[in-house]
Amino acid sequence: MLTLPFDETVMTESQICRKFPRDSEEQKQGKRLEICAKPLVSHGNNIKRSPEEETEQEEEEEDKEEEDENGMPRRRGPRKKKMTKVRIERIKVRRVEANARERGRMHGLNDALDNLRKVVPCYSKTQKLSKIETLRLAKNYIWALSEILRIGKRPDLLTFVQNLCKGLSQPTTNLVAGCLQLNARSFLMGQSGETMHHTRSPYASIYPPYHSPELSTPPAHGNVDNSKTVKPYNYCSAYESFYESTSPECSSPQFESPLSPPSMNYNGIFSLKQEEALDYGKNYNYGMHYCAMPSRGPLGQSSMFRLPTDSHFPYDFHLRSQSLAMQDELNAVFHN
DNA sequence: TAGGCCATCTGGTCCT
DNA sequence: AGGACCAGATGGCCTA
Repeated sequence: MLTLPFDETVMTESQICRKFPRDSEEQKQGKRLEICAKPLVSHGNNIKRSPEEETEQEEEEEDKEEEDENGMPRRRGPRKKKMTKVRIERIKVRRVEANARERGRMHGLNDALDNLRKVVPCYSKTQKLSKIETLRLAKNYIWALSEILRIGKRPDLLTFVQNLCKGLSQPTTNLVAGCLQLNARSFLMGQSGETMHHTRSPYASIYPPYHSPELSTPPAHGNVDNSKTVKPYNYCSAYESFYESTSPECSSPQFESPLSPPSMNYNGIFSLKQEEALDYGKNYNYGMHYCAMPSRGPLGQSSMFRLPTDSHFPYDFHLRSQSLAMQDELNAVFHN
């Protein structure tokens, strides 16, 4: 709906196109500006010549007038420039160009956010974290890595997850927790056989790609059967299985750790799906190579994980003998 | 249908 | 003057 005043002949630039409904995307930009500009050039009472006759030179002459719109001598304050056709055209072009620049600027910002998504835990092309969650997770991730450097040893997984998930939404918390569980499990498998490979990225040494045989087969192209790709296991069960005691975190169904945000829930309400190999390993060998994926909805909360009966899952997986090497690795990352 | 997230447009402000 | 940056407004899309 057009709400601009039609009876005002003289308008400042700031009055142009102030608020009007947006009827579509940029293709209609021109149309909108045209609609907005029409009354300014064709409904004036003070316009003595047709707009077509006006030129840039005439516009400049008008600017030199010494009387305001009421015929009174102009005394002070900024001059109000009449909106001639030339000026309107110029404004239109400037606005269109500014919109294009702004779009490009926002695209650049989004590209940077995408790059950030790739280097924080739980990167997935198919299920992107929201902008705000990406920023929060990145902040937590930086802080958690800084803590590792400061303390000089690998944290236990629970603490690490708690630190990562501070302030995150419940779905994102579940997603991150799911990612870290898988990779911690892989970490343990790597430890049991041989020492860690220090030539690898420090991120990979902390969260190496998950190579569970159960998940090693990439999903077929096309339809993905979640019932086959979901590999549930329960965080608390794993804890109890390893420590042969009841996890303090799991004593109540809705345990909330003192270190965790109020919404923190470690009962494993998430599901997992193997990402396509192409999404990983290309550029980000230090990232999360397997991600929690929803079985329903974007950040699914509908399936409960259960630990396979033969699995063991220790929270505390740090190796003191590796702390110095790990510090070197992390330093290398931060200084590259 | 409400709410979250997002892209885009827009005008204001600051800086060069 | 013009570009960068910012925040508010708006409407579309998606999901619970």
